Amino acid sequence: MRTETIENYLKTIYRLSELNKAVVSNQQLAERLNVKPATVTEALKHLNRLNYVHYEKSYGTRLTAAGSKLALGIVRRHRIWETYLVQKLGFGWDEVHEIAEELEHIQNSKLMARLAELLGNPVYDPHGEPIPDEKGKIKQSNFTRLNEMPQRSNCKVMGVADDSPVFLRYLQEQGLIIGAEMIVLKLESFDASMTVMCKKKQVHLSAKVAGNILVEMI
Amino acid sequence: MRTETIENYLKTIYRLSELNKAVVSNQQLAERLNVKPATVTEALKHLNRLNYVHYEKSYGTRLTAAGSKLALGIVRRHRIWETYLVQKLGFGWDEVHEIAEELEHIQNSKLMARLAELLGNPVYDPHGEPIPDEKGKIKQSNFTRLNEMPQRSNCKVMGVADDSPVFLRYLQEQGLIIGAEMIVLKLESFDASMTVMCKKKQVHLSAKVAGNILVEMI
DNA sequence: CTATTTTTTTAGGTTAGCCTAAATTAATAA
DNA sequence: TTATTAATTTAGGCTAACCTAAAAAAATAG
Ligand SMILES: [Mn+2]
Ligand SMILES: [Mn+2]
Ligand SMILES: [Mn+2]
Ligand SMILES: [Mn+2]
Repeated sequence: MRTETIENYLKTIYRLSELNKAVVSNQQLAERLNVKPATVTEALKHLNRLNYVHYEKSYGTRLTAAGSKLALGIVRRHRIWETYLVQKLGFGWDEVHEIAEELEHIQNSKLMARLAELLGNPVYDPHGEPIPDEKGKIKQSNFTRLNEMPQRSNCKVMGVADDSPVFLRYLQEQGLIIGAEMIVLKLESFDASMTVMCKKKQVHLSAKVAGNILVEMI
Repeated sequence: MRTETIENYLKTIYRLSELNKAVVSNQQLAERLNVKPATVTEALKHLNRLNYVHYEKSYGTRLTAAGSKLALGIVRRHRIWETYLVQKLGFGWDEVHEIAEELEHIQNSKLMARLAELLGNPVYDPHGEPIPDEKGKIKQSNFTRLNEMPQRSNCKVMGVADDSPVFLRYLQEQGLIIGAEMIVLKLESFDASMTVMCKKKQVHLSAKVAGNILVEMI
């Protein structure tokens, strides 16, 4: 009644509706879940019968209260595991997502409580994403994308908007890990790239890279 | 091609054939896996097609080399997780089997290597069961069942032959945890029960209990 | 060595998840 | 507003895992 497939749908619907705070389309789901649109239609009817989503034919889907609760639980487990793997088992921030994708489905509240406790009940995961608390409450952060920061501003890396391993490894090579502080030296109006100074090293960042780094003014 | 169901079959076939060093019957499998015999027959045909088992109709089943290798991997993961949960996350030895039943299916060699390393590459799990190494090799132990120990013998608890939570909790209450040392005070020939002295406390054990405690002479 | 009991297999059915191809519906451009 | 394109749904099919009931085979008892 609550399979891994269902959990992956719920989590994905949650993540997509967070993103654009709207109803989720079948196409988006099909893409993220690596299945065909026809499969999504079928699955949504099923989730609707289980009262996990409101599915309106040819319009879109959103989570019910019950579905939302489940989704937040999955997201919590995913992010706690990622944090645990990085902080306690020495994994790199580019390696943990895939493993957490499986670990998130393990249902054991004592286990999650132990892990969270050991980590000091963290509020952010290794990519700067907020970790819902046991009740599903999320700390709302308002980080800025680095490409929107003005020249000469001081800021600190708080997270990333893209957590693909390639991007994460690239950032790490540049020293742009979570907590790194920097100053924006120069903005290139031509291609919207920028040069920042981080740990006494100048780094040149493309618009795409800067747009996927979340920072906070310091 | 290697689902959780298949993994549970392989592990169960392995465990049962270890037990009586013979071919495994459908009935035994059905009982352990909580499915009907007809389901087992079907599954075994499938495992046979995958070359994980040699299945001889109406006779019995044993693992192939490939199946054995997979089974040992699952058993290794199961026991490493159990050890980890007890040693690093403070779980009781009666609580970990159920969780490990799910964790054992997570495939990530780096994760398992990290856990094993952190635990000092343990050879026994919290119930005294041997942990196969990365190559599937198992340390052969020759523990004795406590009920076979003579009067006045000194021994140390090395494991249990039954790892049901009720039994484990009962042992813990009596202080008969792994590593506990004791001396056999008295054997009751009438009901084969015995009295042992453990940590300066006399404990009376039924034949059933003593028969499920694995010890080593000291 | 037969009769009975137990075990295993076969036959036929169900559901979740996946697919492709065709039909329908919605969105966009002319 | 119609024509075209894009998204969604329907129809029809497949496999893995489960089931029950009946048939067949093997084991056991008399
Ligand atoms: Mn992740
Ligand atoms: Mn997942
Ligand atoms: Mn176990
Ligand atoms: Mn299992």
